[in-house]
Amino acid sequence: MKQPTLPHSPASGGVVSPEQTIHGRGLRMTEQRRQVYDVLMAERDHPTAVEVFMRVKAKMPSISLATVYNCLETLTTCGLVKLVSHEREPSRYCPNLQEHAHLFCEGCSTVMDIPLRPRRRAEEVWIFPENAKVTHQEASFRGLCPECASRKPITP
Amino acid sequence: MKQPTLPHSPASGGVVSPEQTIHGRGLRMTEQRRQVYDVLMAERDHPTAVEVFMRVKAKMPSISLATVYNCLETLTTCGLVKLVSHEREPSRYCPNLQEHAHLFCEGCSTVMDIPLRPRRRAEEVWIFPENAKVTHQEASFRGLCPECASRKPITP
DNA sequence: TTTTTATTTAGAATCAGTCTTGATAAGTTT
DNA sequence: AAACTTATCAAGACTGATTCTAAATAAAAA
Repeated sequence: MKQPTLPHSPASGGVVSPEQTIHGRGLRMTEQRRQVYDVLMAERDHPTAVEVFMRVKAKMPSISLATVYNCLETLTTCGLVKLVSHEREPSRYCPNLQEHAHLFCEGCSTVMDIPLRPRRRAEEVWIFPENAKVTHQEASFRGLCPECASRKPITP
Repeated sequence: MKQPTLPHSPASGGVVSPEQTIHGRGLRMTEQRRQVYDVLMAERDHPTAVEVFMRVKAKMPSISLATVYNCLETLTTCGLVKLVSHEREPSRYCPNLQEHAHLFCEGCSTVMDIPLRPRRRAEEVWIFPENAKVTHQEASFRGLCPECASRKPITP
């Protein structure tokens, strides 16, 4: 019944601020990291590093792309955001810390979260060899989001 | 109960040769494509394009890396091999056409196939939005393969 | 055989991401 | 607060996987 305690989950005994999480690693919540974090929390979508860069640059014109990459890396290793990769496309970043999968829509190129059913585990679907130790998992689906699926019927 | 008919599955009514599959698309089974295909079927592991290149080059020294990329692309779109991607690592290619996931071992960097439990469906575990149309799914796990997991206990 | 179409090759180009280096800035210690 | 230590940033160079381009070759079709 053990569940990894998420930085912001109620189960962790109250709200843990991103500052606390970052400080816990001996790092600082700098202005740049704060902006990158805020931008992700504000939209709750799945932007690429360049998209994050553009959004942050609007508020902080001096920031560099390299810094955005650094901030995203820091936030990811602190567990404050999730890295989402799909085939050869640029990585995306996701503020949803719940366990979930992603649907990559071939129609509009958006990424949507696919939540896990309550008390189901992704591992139920596969047969793992005895002793294998799984530390991370990622499930992704390609197809059409509801809007594109209903729009799609290619009217000839 | 509909299952996509795999090129080599018994369900497709007998063995379908890779030649037939390729011809079906108006393409040719060239010497290069044959070598790339054979190399994948021979080892049944998960080589990168460069690894395939090296293996093929041993038998056909004139082949170029670009051609290997082209052949792998052709074989992949014909459904004769599967493309496997994991985070930012180079793509790998997999000759196993059964539906399955992959475990990327952090100990020895190998990739192992994780078979699906019989008659398990993704929908049992995740909540898909109404109308979303899923055409592909891919799951990947990171962790330790059985050998590395039992060897690992870091003896200090 | 001529024409068309597919394929290969080598190398240039692309693109996401990483690394390097020299400034800045924040904390710490004295 | 001055001196020191460490973290962070920015700009640009660099890397590495992959894709593109253009010319050469080969196979199929006419």
